[in-house]
Amino acid sequence: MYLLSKYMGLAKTEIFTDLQNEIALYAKVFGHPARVSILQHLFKIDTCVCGDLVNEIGLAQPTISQHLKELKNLGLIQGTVEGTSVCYCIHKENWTKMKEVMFKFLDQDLPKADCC
Amino acid sequence: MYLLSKYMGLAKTEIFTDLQNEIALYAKVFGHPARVSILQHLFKIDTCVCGDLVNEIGLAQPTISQHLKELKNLGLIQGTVEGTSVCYCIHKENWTKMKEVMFKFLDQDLPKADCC
DNA sequence: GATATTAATCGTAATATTGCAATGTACTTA
DNA sequence: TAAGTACATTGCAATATTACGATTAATATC
Repeated sequence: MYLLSKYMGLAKTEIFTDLQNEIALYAKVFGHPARVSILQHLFKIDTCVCGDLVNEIGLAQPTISQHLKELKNLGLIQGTVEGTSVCYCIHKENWTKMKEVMFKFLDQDLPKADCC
Repeated sequence: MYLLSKYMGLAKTEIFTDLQNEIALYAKVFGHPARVSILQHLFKIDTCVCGDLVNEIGLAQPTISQHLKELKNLGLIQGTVEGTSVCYCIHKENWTKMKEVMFKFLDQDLPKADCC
């Protein structure tokens, strides 16, 4: 009968805690290898990257632009216009905040006993 | 013209490194609050959970079952049949392996300089 | 064996994500 | 001002994900 069809394909975020949704949002943005690649590159070059991300990663310019937008929306990177190009780098403060949230989630104490 | 339409909506995993794809796979499974919630519950009760996950989280039984399957497919949890119910717990060894991979990614050294 | 309980699977509907061509916008330079 | 460069946005096609009703499978209990 599908009375609740308005929800299908859409996460029911309202039944979860803010923290659970926050963790999921961060994780989701890391859930694509292109975004992982972009972030690794930003860490590797240890400064802003201006323009060469499209060459670095083998995806079309609009695709890269879209991935950058998602990272920027979450606040994990920042971009500044530099002439005709845009320079991107890790948003250090927000990255650290994200790291604390994710570490706390990933680093919980494992159960002592072998239960099953 | 969309000659490469076979790729659309599908991540082009082949152009990324194994590590990038591995990080993305782990992150993706954490990218839904229901799975975050399931894992938090497994950590919290500090032993196996047998059966009450559907009551604990407000989603239908097939939905929970599906999320559990994804966690199991990645090896992060394990389940053993116990009568008519199934008991789940964190797969400690695999969780630790995952943690190492994710920590290495999240904990990279931030650039010293404020670049942009 | 019949019935109840629990969880997995199937089928399906709806939304989300991915990717890129085409286009738009902003700035630079000739 | 015209042309070029770099990036964002739009539009759209294809696949992926989420959710749940219905059903199935397996075990337990009567």
